[in-house]
Parts: sequence; C-alpha cells; structure tokens
Amino acid sequence: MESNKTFKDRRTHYCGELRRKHIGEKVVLFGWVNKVRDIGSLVFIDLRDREGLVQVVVSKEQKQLIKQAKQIRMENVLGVKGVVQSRKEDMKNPGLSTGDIEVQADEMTLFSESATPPFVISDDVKATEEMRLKYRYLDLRKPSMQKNIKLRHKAALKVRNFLDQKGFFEIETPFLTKSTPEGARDYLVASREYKGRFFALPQSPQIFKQIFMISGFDRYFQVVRCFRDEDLRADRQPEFTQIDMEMSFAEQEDVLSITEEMMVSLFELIGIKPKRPFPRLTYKESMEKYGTDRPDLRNEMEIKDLTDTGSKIDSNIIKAALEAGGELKGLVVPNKGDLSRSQLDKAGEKARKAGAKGIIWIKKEDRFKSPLKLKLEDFAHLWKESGAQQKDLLLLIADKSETALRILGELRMDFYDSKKSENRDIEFVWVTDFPLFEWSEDENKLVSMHHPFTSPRKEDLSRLEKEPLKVRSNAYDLVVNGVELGGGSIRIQDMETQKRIFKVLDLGQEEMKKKFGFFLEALTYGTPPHGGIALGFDRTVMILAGEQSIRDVIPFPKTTSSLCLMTESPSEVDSKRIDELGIKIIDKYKGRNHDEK
RNA sequence: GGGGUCGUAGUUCAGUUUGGUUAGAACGCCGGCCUGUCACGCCGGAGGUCGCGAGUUCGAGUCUCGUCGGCCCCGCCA
Repeated sequence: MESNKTFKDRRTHYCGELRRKHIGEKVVLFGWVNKVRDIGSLVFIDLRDREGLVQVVVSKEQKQLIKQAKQIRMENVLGVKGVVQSRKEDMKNPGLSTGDIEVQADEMTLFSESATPPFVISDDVKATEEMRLKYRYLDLRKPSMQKNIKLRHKAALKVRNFLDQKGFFEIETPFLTKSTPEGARDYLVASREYKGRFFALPQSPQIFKQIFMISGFDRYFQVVRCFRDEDLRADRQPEFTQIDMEMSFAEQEDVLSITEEMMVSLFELIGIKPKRPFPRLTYKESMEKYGTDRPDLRNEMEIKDLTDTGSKIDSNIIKAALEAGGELKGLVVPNKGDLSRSQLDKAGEKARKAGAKGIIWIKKEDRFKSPLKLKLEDFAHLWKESGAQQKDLLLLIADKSETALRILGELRMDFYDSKKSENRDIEFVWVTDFPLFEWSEDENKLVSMHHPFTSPRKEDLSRLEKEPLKVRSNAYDLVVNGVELGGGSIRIQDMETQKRIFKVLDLGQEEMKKKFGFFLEALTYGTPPHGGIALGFDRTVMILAGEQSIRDVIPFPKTTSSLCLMTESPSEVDSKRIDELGIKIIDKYKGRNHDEK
C-alpha cells in the first residue's frame, strides 16, 4: 500500500458493475471498505461504492501488500488496482451480483482512514432512526439508501423529460415571498431592511404559477421545494418537494390525462404498468364507500348503507339513532368471524374514542351471535342485505352518517393486512368533485377545502352565497394505495368570481386587497382558462421505492419534532443578528435549550 | 396541544412485571492464531453518569413525579 494519498490511475469501473465478462481485465476501483475477512495467509476485502460490492483478494505471496491489507479497517477509503479473475465453482457467492468473480489486488492506496463508525453500514444491521439521522452521511452509504436516492434522481429526470416533451417549461419561482392568510402556517423570514416585516417561504408556488398562465407561458412545471410549519408525520416533512404543474386552455380531463401519462412513465422505473384510465370516485362516493377521501383500493371491503333495512328492524338502539337523524352503516370484514371477544372490544373501544356511541358486531356460526338481541329474521335480513358470507364479521354503526362512515373507514383499514396482499400492488384512484368549502370549527367560519383559487362547478355557482357547503368544485386528488399523492383544480379565471369566493370566505375588502390585491389585478388583464396539479414528489418516490416513510427517500429529513439531528438545527444565532432584524426573543429557554443551560 | 410507545456498553437489545451480590448477550472495537472466506472460525481483552433532574426507600436500571429526545397516531397539514 502506498503511503501517498494520490492515485496515479483513473477509475476504470464501479465495484458493483464487475461481471464475468470482465475476467482478465486490469481494473482500478475506488471505494469504501465494507468488510475485511483476514484468514491468515489470505485477506478478503469487500470494497463498496454506489453501484455495489466486490471482493478483493490479497495473498501472502504478495508480502508487502498482505501486511498492509491486514491494517485495513471498515469504512476506510481505498484505491485498488488489480485483475478480475474467475472464482472456482465452490468459491462463488450466489448472494452477490459480483459473486462469480473477484479482484486480485496488485496495488492498494489508502486514501483515508475512518474512525470506528457508530453503526455498521449494512441494510441488515438495524440502527435506530435517531442514530441514522445523527450520522446521516453514514446511513446514506447503505445500499438501500443509495438505491432510494438514485431512484429519486431517476424519477426527477423522468418528470423533467416527460413534461419537456409535452411542451412544459420549467420556471423557477421565489422562495422569499408573501405570507398568505389561508392554509398552513408559514415559515417566516425576517427582513433586515424593513424591520417588523417578513417574507414567507412558499407553501406552494400557487399564485406564481397562475401568473405564469396570465403571462402567457401556457404550460409550466417545477420540481420545487415547499414549506409548511405544521406537525410532522411519516409522510409529512416541513420542507418537501412537489411536482408543480399548470396548463392554460385546459380542462379537468386534460390535467388528469397528462398526469396519468406521467405516472405511467414514472412507474416504468420499477417495472410496473398501471392500467389507464385510472378509476375515479366522486368525493361523495369515496366517503360513502370507504369513509375517507383517500381510499386504499387494494382493500376490497366497502361500507354498505343499511339505513332502510335498519328502519324495519326491531331494535331500540338502532331506532333511536335513526330517529335522531342518523344512518345505519355496515362493513363486512371477510373471514374475520373468528375474532375473539377482546379483539372485538378493542374495535368498540376505538369507535367510542373516535366519537361513536358504540359498535355492533354480528357473526354467524350455527346461529347468529351478537351483543345485540334481535329476532332471527332481523339478523337474517341485515346479514343478507350486507352481503356477508358464513365466516365473515359484520360491523354496524348507527350514528350520524359522517361519524359512522369515518369510523368504519378506519376499521376497514385496521382489518386490512396490507402485507398479505401483493406487496407491489399499485391501485391509483382519482377523487373528484370535492366540496368547495368546509366548515372550520376552529375558526368558526368557512374555509376552502382545496385553496381559494379553485373554481366552483358552473351548475353550483348560484348556491355560492346561499348554500356554500353544497357547492362542488373543479378539484381533484390523485390517490395511490391510500396515500394522497397530490391534488389540483381548474382555477378561477375572472376577478368577479374570485372576489365572490373571498367574500364567502369572509375576507374583508381591505384584507383582500392587502393580501391578494396584486393577484386580483393580474386577473383583470386577460386571463386564459387554466388549471393544474401539484404532486408530492417525496411520496411518489416513497411508493416507487416501497418505503413506509418519506424520510427514507429524503437525504436530510427532520425528526417528527422538526429537528435536524445532524446539524442540530434550528439553533440560536448571534444576538447581533437578532437585533439587526428588530426582533426580541421572549421565551428563549424552551425545549432542548433548557436541558443544556 | 393531546394519546401511545421507546431511551441500559460504540451499536442493537435482554434485565424493569415482584426494588436487594459484581448489570448480561450479540455485533463492533483491541491483541493473537488460521490459504478460500463471504454473518469466516477459534483464543484472549477492553468497554456502562442504566437519557437527564428531583422524590420514595436502609437500598432504585427497576417505584413516583418532572423534563429532554426517537418513532406512531389524533388535532393541525388549503
């Protein structure tokens, strides 16, 4: 091993790409030491780079080299010059894609030693997520993470090529922009030159992309970072990436069609060809059948309305619920008739916690079994109408329709074993015809379900002021396997309608002008009909990679409490910087700081 | 903001139910042996503020309270 740290040769191959066809070739490899197996007169070194592993051999005839090989430790950075040689039949490793060959080393250069890593770099060795995030640079060396990040790159490239081919321009929009009143909490950036004033990081480039349409760019897209200062989940990060698109002279069908085509092209990356057109559900259908607006269609269970049947049944509980304006909803859980009493109690407990008065279950063995005492013919009637079969379990909730649907929707997923189904099943679905508004108990007012630039359905326009909750919108969501991939809408094209919407949202004239004046004015200068969609890029890659969390497809994610464990941010800053911004910190010692001071 | 769960060697965990001797294992690390290993094997060794802080107790990894941190969920996320 040479002591100098420069290597006179250039790399000829990546470790992971060597195969039988390279036998006899002189190669130069650079990589990290995955593992050293020193068996005395032979030393085996597994060398790893982004494309994979290859075994390097040094034998005792190479007196100088083997002495040095014995000094090598895991995660050292090594240059190896050697010859690819075939392995004898009984020495092959069928578990390794390079397992038919190995590299007989002639020269080695140690570029860099590694401190003992806090965890072994391997997909098989499980480090806690806390460790993985703190030492993210080591975690990213793992083959699975290298694969995910590569897939992410390929997916971004696919998107760009596809949309370029369809005539879309990728145009950037500002990160330092204006705070908007609606929607998620903004991340704010203090202005030094204008104390007391703030930029906001964009929750999405919504207004800018609509302005691009007004500006005549016709078709826009961006693979763009968005920021939302809200609490995190396995599929939610404070900064995330969207595939943001907008098209002029386009109707809903145009947007859906091009999105489907793009998704099909993305899924080529994992060798899956989703069937087109994707199935569609209206919001109403989705809620009634699945109790959610993002149904997982891999799960075939559907919620049934049994209100009619229920009204004919001799049961005080059901009667009381129906008379109070409630409905009777049923869910047949296939082959779960053998569920134990405690498991059923658990479901009941969950239903009560979620706001239902309770849950009724019915099983059919030689006779019907249920905590509900019913006449045989009533049991038979319910059983038949629900479509249940012998070994099934029928769950009933008699309650406000919304409550019953929501809870059965959750139980529907609780009783679904996603691992049991085909692992790589991909079930897309469009959910359309969302309500334009929903009631916010919190703010005690109407809020946009999608965003305030969403156009109402023409046929519902007359109800806008009188019955706003009944107005449907030209909005749509794309859902895959129960994950909301994204959503979009056909936008409002004229200032009058836009103003009417703001008014229904109870945005005063003054506030309207202050927050959106520039946009309302822009709408008056010749706005083409337009619409678009924004798709969660991280979630898309997560599905493509078969991961359960978007953290596994984001190089540097935050923890569920919005901390970066690697950089230890957010962090305090020099008080001078704070003064410059005209900001005063009130409650400084909250959270982590408190522990350290 | 709320609920659940976890925090013990460098790492992953056992031990906590029922408080009591010197806190264990595996991997990793250090030293030695080994010519076909690939989860190499064998021999030996080092390595612990039991997250942090209070409290209860003769005695706390174990019980109580608080706190910090990881993960999952509800609220929130147009």
